[in-house]
Amino acid sequence: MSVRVRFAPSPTGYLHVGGARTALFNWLFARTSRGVFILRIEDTDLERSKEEMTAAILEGLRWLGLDWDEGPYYQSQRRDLHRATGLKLQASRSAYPCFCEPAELQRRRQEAERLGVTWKYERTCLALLPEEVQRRVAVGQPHAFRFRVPEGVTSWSDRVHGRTTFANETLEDFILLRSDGTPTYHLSVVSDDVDMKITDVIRGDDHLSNTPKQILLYRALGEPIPTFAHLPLILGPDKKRLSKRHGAVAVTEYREAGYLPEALFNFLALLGWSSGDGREFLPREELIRRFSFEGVGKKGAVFDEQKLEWLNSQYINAMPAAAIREAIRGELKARGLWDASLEGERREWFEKVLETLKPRSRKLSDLARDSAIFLSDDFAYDPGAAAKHLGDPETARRMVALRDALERVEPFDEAATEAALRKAAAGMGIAAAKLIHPLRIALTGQAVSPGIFTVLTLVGREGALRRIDRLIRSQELGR
RNA sequence: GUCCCCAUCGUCUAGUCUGGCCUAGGACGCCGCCCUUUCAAGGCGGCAACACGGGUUCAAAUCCCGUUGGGGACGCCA
Repeated sequence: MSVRVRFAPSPTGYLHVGGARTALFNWLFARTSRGVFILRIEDTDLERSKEEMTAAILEGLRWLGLDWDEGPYYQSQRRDLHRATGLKLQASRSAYPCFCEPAELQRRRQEAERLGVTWKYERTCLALLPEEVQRRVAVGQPHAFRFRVPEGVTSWSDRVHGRTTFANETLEDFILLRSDGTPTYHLSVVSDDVDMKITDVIRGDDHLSNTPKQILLYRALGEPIPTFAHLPLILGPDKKRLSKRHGAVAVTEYREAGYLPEALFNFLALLGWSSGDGREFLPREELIRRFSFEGVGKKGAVFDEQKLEWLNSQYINAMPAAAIREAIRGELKARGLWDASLEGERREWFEKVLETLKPRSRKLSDLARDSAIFLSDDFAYDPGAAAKHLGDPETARRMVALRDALERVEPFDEAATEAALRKAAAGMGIAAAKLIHPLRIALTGQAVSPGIFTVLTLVGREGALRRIDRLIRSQELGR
């Protein structure tokens, strides 16, 4: 039987990393087993579901490359099916009407909580005589339908946790259909999973305690029970379930922060799963080849952004310059640094700029920021850098000498400019560093940069002279 | 409170099923060294963990029991 899995988010918020990881494992399992990955939007909570959230979730999935084979199906449009399933359960006497007032039930629940005792629905309405039930229905008394939990134990072999068992007596007769006739979560999920012929339910640990109820529903319906796999949750640094309190959780926030989808994908896969051989840099194809539930751990995993950042830097380093250019184009435009020539006559030059910036960038935003000094003369001198390397009163005079040397050097390449600078330093009887550091500030405004001779040649002779002149002027003015 | 799940470096983990090869391996981060004009990248090295207590066994990170700690779920939400 071919594998069919689903990702079933509620559109009550953006796609967060926890949901993304659940989707990712479903996707990986579908792809490794040549199965079908289905997307189902569980939008039956009209109060909280928002259409724009559905759009945001789809966008997040697409960005991560988690393409689905079927759907999106909308659970709210499948209510008739859910109700029909509920009817079946009534017919087989697995469900019974409950006339209890929600407010009254809530009161009793709260009372029990106050006393610190456990409370579960005491089956008041199950004890009702058939005639009494008929009478109440006839007079139109509102009623929900509850599932009649059978005696015994419910257990299954979880793909992650192994044999897991619940005593049915710890379960209460949960509601299947509300008094307004609408189906509840358990009924909808099981109806849909049955209808969609889902073979493997892969979801978060937080659904562990829902599983026995759902298994009971499959049994009552006489339907085959899928295999379950409950993934441990993603935790914040305080070891509690990752949430907004911990900072960025929406995948789109990571996109905005300069992360590559490939890196987040790889990172999320590694959170709770291990290939076993210690490799960490595992691109999508490699993940598909290696994924198996064998490698999934049982323990919740703390989301470590530093490791994500490291992985991101690995992906940036492996990325061709042209692809990086495309990826940061938007941000360059936003900074007013984009020019069509960057993919025209200056294309090769710009790719070289990006190549030099690559190894010292951890996020795309670093690239966009650091390429600024190559795209514009308009930058300020970092005060710390100036304090460190421009204090010497001889600086202006030395820069004049360096300027002259650079004006004449031929060709204007890394080797020749370096030789010229070293010769100029030797001529003045000073260490090359005395020229290099001020030159770096002249060219970049910073105390740190890529190799200075690389910067020099990328900025070009004309640009370099202009920037050195500017430094000399600022030095003389400061006197 | 009840039920369920979990427990190896700060973090992600390998090893646990099928006890011995574990003096517990790798990765991120951190520290140091090399390279070097700075910062990265890269290379080399260092610090750092089997929660605790019993048991089984010739032998326990590994099997069993308990304790402690952490998490999740307990809706006419999904």
